[in-house]
Amino acid sequence: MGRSPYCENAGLKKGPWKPEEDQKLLAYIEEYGHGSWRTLSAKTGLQRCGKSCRLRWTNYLRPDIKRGNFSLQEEQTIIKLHALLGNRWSAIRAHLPKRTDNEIKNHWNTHLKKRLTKMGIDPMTHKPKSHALCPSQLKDAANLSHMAQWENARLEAEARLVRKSNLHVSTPFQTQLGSSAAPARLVNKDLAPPPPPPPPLCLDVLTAWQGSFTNSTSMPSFQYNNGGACDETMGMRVEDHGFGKSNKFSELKEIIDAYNIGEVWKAENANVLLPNFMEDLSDLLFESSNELYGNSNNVVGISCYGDFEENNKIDSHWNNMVNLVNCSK
DNA sequence: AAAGGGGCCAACCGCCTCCAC
DNA sequence: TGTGGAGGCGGTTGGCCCCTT
Repeated sequence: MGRSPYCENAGLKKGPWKPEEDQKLLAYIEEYGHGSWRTLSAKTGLQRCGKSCRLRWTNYLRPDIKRGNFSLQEEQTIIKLHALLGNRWSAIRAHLPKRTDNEIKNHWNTHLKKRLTKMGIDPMTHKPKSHALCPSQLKDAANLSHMAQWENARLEAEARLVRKSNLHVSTPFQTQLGSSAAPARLVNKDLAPPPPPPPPLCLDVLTAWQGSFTNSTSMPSFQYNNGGACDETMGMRVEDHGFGKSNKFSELKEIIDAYNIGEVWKAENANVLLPNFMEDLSDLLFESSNELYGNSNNVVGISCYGDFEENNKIDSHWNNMVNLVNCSK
């Protein structure tokens, strides 16, 4: 297939946006939302291609963007997630909802990568460059590998959920970026106003890492929680967003039992089993939410919880590393 | 004061996936 | 089932700004 050039009409403008162009784009999106970016660029009278308009909106004009310096916590999050996910900026962005992937990528390339290098840490592997790994580091590496598998499975499941949902609607100033890493096709301004944006699905690898690990082979265990109260046990809990009222609850228990998820985590073929598990789980959650609330994807979620005090000990490798990096600023 | 160099970041490029037809 | 359009994503670039000499 022949590639279409970025801006196929030679007459289209490139380069930095002028304030009046921003105003035109903003005014249009405030009134109509954004549907087809190509159509939008034509309707606004902007001599810009649709792709350029989309980029300007998502990276700069969106009102929910946090600009300026990255906080310590944000930097720690980026470093940890980069260790888990690599250069998957959109996935990392999902954990820093007010930042754009471009901004995170720039910050990594211009600041964090150099800081790690200075510290003698390979920014790609997140391991010390000149030292053999000690046993505890090997354990951490094993954890990271499993967590990465889990996060990949989670992202795929999220994407599947969004794809299956027909909730492809946005209002002005509402985009897909804040709620999920999954793609979303937008928009029809003539439809009724959509419900508030869904809370992010949170089978959250970062929170799990911070809050739920006790040793190198323990995967946070799933709990069937039918009522909502959170006990002191470490693990993950399928949140009751009405799930307990659904007759799908017994099916959920069956799925979790069938996969014996606590053991799957340790299995050699976890990379195969986990995505299958997530697929079955997301299918069930999707069906359940439809059953209870009609066609909507904002009512189911998976959350994690744990004994944070105890688990703070676990994180020592990463915390030490991050602290070192911060001290070297 | 001017020139050179490096850092930063907004924007672009090209590849990929998804989806409608 | 194949094709093409549209949007998403990650890598790269180019120009502005600041610092140093």
